[in-house]
Amino acid sequence: MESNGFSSPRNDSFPAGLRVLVVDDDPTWLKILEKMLKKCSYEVTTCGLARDALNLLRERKGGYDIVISDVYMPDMDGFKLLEQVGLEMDLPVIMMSVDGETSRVMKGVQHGACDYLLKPIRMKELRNIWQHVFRKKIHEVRDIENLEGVQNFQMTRNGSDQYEDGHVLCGEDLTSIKKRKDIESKHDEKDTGDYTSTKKARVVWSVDLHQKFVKAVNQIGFDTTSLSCFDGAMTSSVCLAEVGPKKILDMMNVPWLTRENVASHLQKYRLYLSRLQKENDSKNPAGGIRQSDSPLRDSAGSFGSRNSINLLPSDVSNGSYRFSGSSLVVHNEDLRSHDSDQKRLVSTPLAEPKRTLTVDVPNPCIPRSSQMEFGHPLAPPQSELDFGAFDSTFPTKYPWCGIPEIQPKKKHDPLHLNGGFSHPPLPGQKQHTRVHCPQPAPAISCALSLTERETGFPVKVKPSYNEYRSNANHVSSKDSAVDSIPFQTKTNMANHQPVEPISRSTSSTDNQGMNMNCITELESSRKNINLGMPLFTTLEEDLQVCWIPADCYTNPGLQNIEISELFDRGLIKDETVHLNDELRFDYEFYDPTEYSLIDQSMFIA
DNA sequence: TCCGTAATAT
DNA sequence: TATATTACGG
Repeated sequence: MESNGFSSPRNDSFPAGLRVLVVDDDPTWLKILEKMLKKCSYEVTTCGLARDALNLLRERKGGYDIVISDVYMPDMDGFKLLEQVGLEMDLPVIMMSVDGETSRVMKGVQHGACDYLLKPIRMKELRNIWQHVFRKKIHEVRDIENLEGVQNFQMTRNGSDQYEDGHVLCGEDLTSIKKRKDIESKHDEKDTGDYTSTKKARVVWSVDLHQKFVKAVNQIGFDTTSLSCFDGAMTSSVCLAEVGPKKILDMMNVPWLTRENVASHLQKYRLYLSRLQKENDSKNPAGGIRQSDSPLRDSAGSFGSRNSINLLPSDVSNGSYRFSGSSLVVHNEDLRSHDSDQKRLVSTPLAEPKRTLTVDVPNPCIPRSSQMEFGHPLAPPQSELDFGAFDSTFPTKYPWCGIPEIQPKKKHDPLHLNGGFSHPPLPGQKQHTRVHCPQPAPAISCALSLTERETGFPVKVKPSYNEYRSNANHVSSKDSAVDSIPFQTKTNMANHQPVEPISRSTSSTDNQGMNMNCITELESSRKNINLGMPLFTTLEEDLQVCWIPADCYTNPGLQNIEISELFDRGLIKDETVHLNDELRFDYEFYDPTEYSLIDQSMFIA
């Protein structure tokens, strides 16, 4: 059974041949154990000193399947050995002792012992130790599928699995692992209904990926047509007509992406475009199209900058808008929880276009003043969000709520909420910019739409900044602290259920439901509110594939937590800003004059 | 047979 | 809902 990872030639008779390292300072026990273990057909190595054992293990990495160690040894505490083994080779370790005191046993378990045997040890206990090995292997495989335990796996399995392109396991590596798992766990697939291994990883179209996509589309469009794309929808459709999934795929040069993936996204994209165009036609029959002057270079990677978000009824019912951040998240569908709410995988939240906006309209469900919220899907702990800068007062300096060129080079003012928020990064300095604390900005129109000149995607005008301001201010300015909270954490109002604490946050349940109503209110009041996120064009390094462990699906995380609440509770602190180095943006990327926006509505549709 | 897309499934 | 998969016509 190669798939179990045993290198013994007698794999087929597993667990015979299990390679056991026994560590005990008492030679008598060593002898006894050796005999007993051999009777079990295990391959036994004995060692009287913990240090020797450790050396042996180090020298012969992969040479043992399991370690049985006494707790009390003169040269080294058994727990210490246990710890070392856990750190260095991740082998299952069984502790043994005459001392059955609960605290001792507990200590062993806490240190990672997979079992704690009381001396005298009986045959049947030894006979079953292979289970620990087997279990561990299974977990390792699962970890791999979660893209979590990849490294452990490599350590224990001769390191043949490689990452590709800096990404974690994709393409063939994944499938080969899956195959392996198929082979070794086919039986329990039937038992548990867990047929996950055959499912394909799902591509989440992150901003970056989408930008690549758009870039490819544009490129192809330019290549195949000499038309300028500056004139809106018409041209864009021309461009699109020229491109197909295959071409886009080639152009994107994302190795693990399939034509189907692209085709699927293209479908969505086209739908989006046509929707945009429709809206454009109906609302601006005279051709009230406004173009951004943002430089071409930035728009290459992003497309529309339609800033206004229309909360559609369906959106409202959902209450949460998912958005993929700049990292691509591929998740294994199989690993999803059965809970439908948790199916939404989440990606990494660099910026999240999908957000809910709650404004303080006369609505009993709103305890406080206006609150801006970004709906956020669950996000894996390792990819804590970046906050989309956001300000309920809609300062014009934010690219997504205004025409970028209006505020050239203007930096954001720091937010000093709770004294813990980010400070304005210095230009050129790498800093996280997840929080913005804009000052009230001059009222300007947020009527921006698409900025993709070269893409020629439909441009849409949605002036709403003033509208929003006039509406929101009168109801919400009373609580400036909340009012000006500019960013979000993972909030997801979709699920009206208690939130499990995750990482740095705690749950909150007391404001359940209010957001939806607010949104509904908002919608019903027909306020077009422009929200936006600064998006950055081609940050290739941000495009990552990461696997969301199954746990993440089942952990609602920060969803349902309102930002204001987090503030109130002091839950958001400085550290929030440093959660994920990999995902941070350099401040300079926010320069509205240099980077265009991405169309959030693409992700809402 | 391949490609792109509509329809459908998950 | 978003994406994957399938079906189907060119």
